[in-house]
Amino acid sequence: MKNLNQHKIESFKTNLVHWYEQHKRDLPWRKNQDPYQIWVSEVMLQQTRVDTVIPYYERFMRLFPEMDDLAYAEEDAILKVWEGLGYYSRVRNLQKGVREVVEHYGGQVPKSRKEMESLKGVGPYTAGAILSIAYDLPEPAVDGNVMRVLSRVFHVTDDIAKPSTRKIHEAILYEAIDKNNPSSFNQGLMELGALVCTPTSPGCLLCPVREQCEAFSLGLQEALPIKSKKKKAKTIHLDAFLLIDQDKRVYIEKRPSEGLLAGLWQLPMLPQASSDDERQESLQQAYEITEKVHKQPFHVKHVFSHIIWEIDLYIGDVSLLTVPEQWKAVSKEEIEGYAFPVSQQKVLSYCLEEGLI
DNA sequence: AACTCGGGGAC
DNA sequence: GTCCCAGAGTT
Repeated sequence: MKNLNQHKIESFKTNLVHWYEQHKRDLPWRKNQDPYQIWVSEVMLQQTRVDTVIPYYERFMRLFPEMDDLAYAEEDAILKVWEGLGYYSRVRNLQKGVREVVEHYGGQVPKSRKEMESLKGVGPYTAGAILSIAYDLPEPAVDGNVMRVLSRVFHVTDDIAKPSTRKIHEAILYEAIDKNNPSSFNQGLMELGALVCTPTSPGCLLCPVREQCEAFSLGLQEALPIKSKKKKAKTIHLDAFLLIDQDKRVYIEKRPSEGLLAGLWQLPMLPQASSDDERQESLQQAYEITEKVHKQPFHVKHVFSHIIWEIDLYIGDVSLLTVPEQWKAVSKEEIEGYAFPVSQQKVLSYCLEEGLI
């Protein structure tokens, strides 16, 4: 454990909390201390920027204003609200966690770290965030912002990409957290990381804790935190099929309940074929489709964190004897009722603009 | 500890 | 192009 200067810690927490109270942004989840509202915001904010979250948060709270409204909502409904936000298991886990609170905690979000972390989708960060922001409990909430700020202020040189490094920062915070105002202290750390102590070009001249910052005194603010690189994404080539039935309806397919984009809808897709014959063979093999499909002058490249999809588009009129499991024929107007990942929104937008549907 | 799981904005 | 974002679950 790093030996921390107690005088420096006192100045640090005082300066940080004062700065936060003066500079905090007016965000929709900062209107009260309702633990459910804090919970929803914290899950949405996982790996997601504030500006992206705001419209999703407001729509979500209109549809599910209380835990009882979310606990037993249809999966298609919660995925539709989350459509385009990414990491879709977050909303499924949020619902499971909320249902757990409704059924086993009498609707009261628990006040211990152990109980919080037992809830689906609530890990060390989110547990600390809810406990400190909703209940003013002195629990650390270590996210990427916090590790960047602490790495600089306390000259921590451990690789923040390593899972074990989070515990080092938590240990610092158990000493440094302002027990008189855990909420403002934790949110102040994150707000500082978002607005001043940024990854590149940190605004040290505007920083309220510049005097306490070891990195600044050493001129290392741009060199910290230490973070190892992650490996690059692999490319997967896919053929997507706009299949139209006798009633001018389009077949869409529900993805499996686990894995990438679980439970979302898409046009039927197969691994890219190397020839027209091979493609027709695959269509017959997978779906018993014998009609010819025709290539469209459209291609989309969609980048995930760890995968890149390159999608070609084919169109065909079909009359199916048996409709595959997980398929549904929908009219042009019905499409918007289903949750599609962004990659499919790109494909469908083209189909609609070109009048193919 | 390493991998999976989305999408977008800043540079 | 690269990085990273109010991370968690699985293996």
